[in-house]
Amino acid sequence: MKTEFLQNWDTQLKKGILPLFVLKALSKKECYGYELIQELKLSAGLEVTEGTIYPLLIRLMKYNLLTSKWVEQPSGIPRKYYQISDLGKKALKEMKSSIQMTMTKIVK
Amino acid sequence: MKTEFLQNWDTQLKKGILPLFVLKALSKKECYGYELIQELKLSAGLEVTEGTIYPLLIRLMKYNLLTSKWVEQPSGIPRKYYQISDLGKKALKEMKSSIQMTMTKIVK
DNA sequence: TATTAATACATTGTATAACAATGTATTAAT
DNA sequence: ATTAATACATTGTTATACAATGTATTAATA
Repeated sequence: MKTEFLQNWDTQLKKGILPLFVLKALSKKECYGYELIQELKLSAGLEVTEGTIYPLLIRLMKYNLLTSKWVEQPSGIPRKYYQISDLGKKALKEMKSSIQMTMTKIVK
Repeated sequence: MKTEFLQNWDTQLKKGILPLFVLKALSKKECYGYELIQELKLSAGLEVTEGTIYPLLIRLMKYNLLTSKWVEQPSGIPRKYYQISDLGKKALKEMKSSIQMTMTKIVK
C-alpha cells in the first residue's frame, strides 16, 4: 500500500497530466465522456471518475479546445461526443514539448 | 503570452513536479529554503515563491521525508537547513520511476 | 416480475496545494 | 534615510481531482 504522501502526490500529478491525455485521446478519435474513462484506463492506465471527467470536458470546452455534438442512439441514452479543435491541437503540442523539457531535467 | 488555460495547466503540473525536484535537489546537497528557490530556478527553470516553498518543506517534514537543523550565521538571520531522509530517498525513487512510466505513455 | 448492474449524463461538497499578499527581522547598498 | 536583498513564516484565494449523490435507460439476473 502506498503512503499517504505518495497517494496525494499521484492525485496532484494527475491534475497536471490528465488534460494532456484527454486531448491526446481525442486527437486520435472523437469520444463521449463515459467512453473516455475507459479509454484513459486502457491507453494510459489512468483511473478517472465521472466527477473528474465531466467537469474537465466542460472546462476544455470553455477554453475552446474542444467541440461537441449530441448523438442520439438507436437505444439508450444519447451520447455527447467531443472532438479536439485546432486550438486544442495547438495546446496539446505546447503541453507535450513543455513536459518533455521538464522530463529531461528530472533524468539529468 | 500564454493563454489562461496553459497558465493554469503549468500551475497544476507544478503541484505534481515540484516535490520531486525539491527531493532531488536535497539528495544532491542540503539546502535552506531561500536557497532552494534559487537552486530550483537554476537547475530546473522552476520559478517558485516563498509562499510555495516554505509550506512544501513543512509538508515534506510532516511525512518524514526530510530532516532539518537551524544554523546560526556569523552575521544575519539563522538558516534552516533541510536534508533528505532515507524515507525521502525511497519516495524520490518511486516518484521518478512512476513519472517515467507516465512519460513513455505520452510519447507513445 | 423485481432487483441489480451497466451505461450515460451531471452537480455538490471536500481536500490538496500553488501563489499573491503580508508580516517580521537583519544587513548591505544607494 | 531609503531601498533592496536575504531569510523566515502565515493568511486568504483559486484551481481541480474525487467521493457522493442524482436522473434516466437498458440488459441481466434472481
